[in-house]
Amino acid sequence: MKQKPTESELEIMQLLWECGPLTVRKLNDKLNEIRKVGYTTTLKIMQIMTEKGLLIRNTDHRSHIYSPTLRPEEVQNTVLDHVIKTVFRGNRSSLILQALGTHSSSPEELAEIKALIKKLEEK
Amino acid sequence: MKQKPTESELEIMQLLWECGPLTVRKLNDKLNEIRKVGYTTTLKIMQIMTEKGLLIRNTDHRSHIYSPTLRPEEVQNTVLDHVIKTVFRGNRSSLILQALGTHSSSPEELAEIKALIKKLEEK
DNA sequence: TTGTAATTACGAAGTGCTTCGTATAATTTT
DNA sequence: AAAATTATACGAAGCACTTCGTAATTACAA
Repeated sequence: MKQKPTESELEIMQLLWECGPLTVRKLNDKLNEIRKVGYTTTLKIMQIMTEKGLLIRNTDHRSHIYSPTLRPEEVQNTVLDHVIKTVFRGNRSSLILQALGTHSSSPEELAEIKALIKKLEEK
Repeated sequence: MKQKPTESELEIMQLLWECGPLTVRKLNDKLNEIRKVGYTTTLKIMQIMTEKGLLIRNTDHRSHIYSPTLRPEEVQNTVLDHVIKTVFRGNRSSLILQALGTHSSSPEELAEIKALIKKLEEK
């Protein structure tokens, strides 16, 4: 995964990750629960995503069934790396501190993070 | 700060944050240490940024002097919020864990983060 | 003052993404 | 089998951002 996906592409990936493989019709229905989009618009973007290798599709039947080729964490990492590089001048811990500090975190979140740090320190 | 800045806009803000207020000429010189850009390209973008309210300029003299209207943390937060919402489905701690876990962090970074967590827990 | 250099202003082309209309093909219904 | 429905494919327009050429303006120097 080199290139970070566009907003629309991300939106589609999210739905596929959540719902599993879908036809354009089904995906567009889901999408329209969130915002108004035309069917052929969704179709077009999914076709382009397929060209780019972001999706694969099963064309055995008339209605093609699309699946994402990437896992959420892969895309999340690509985006994170990009943000760290462009917005935080390459300083990853600066991003983490910002994310931690700005909003108030719940005790559960903090505990979770502490646990991970402990794990990392043990290596 | 509602709208997240474009890549070019961010690049210019970064330089202004780093160097302080600059003329288009000076900023474009700095920019060209990184990548090739034409003078009028930089000018145009800075003019648009001024229209958008991302920069202000002092026009007392012929060469206008541009300053950012936002502080780095403000823009960083805007971008972070956007990423959390679109890429991490609103789950902030998921972003933090991802940023922490994927790359190996130095002991100094971990210490820094632990210190912040302690601070947050005390409240 | 006239000419040269530097600056801003403006317009328009280029690019990538999004959006949609329409054509074509496959399937289902009557 | 004909008509209606549903799907894909394709082309083009619209939009935002980027890029640059050129004109107009200002400052400075000969």
